[in-house]
Amino acid sequence: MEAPLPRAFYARPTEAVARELLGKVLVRRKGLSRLRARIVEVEAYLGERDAASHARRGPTPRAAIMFGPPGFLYVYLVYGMHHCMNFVTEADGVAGAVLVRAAEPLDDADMDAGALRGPGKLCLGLDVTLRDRGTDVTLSTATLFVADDGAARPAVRRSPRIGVDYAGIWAARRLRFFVPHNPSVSGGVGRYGT
DNA sequence: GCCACGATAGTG
DNA sequence: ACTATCGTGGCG
Repeated sequence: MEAPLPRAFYARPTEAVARELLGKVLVRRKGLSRLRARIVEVEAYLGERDAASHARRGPTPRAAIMFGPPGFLYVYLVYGMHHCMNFVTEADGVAGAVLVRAAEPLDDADMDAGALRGPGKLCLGLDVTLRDRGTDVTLSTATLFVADDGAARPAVRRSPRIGVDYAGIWAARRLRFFVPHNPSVSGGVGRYGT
């Protein structure tokens, strides 16, 4: 079976982690079964200086986990209805996280290419909720983790992040990474789809 | 304590 | 373009 990526993978600059998460396999254990999906779209959220990051106001109760050790799951609720999942990056004490925005379902007949397209639907499809906050995704016992299945490194394209227009200069930074022409990548409101 | 406001997605 | 819906954090 595929082993979870080690903490060292996450303990690096957030942009590098984001880029390299593309093509990796998201593994979700659900009781006896497991759901696998290839990551095709992510966004990097840097530390306190990043005006689009939840870390911008310092280690508040919600964002404190972003300042903690890498390799943990940061889940939050947006618009009162959608969950978003992130992996904490950088060294302990340095804020950073990668938002997973879309994944391509692997060997699951019940899911079409769009089932995990967009951060909200991704969490819905994988049943990730606030209860999953703080999961250590480097443990072999984790119910959610990322693995490398040896697939070739995909092509990577980048664009500004989605839905952070309020962030001034940071809204323009190209911190979204995605696999071009992949049907599971979110349209990004049409502008930066492929 | 309050209250305005989203790292969204589906519909019109 | 509109809005459902609730946890978070700024403010007093």
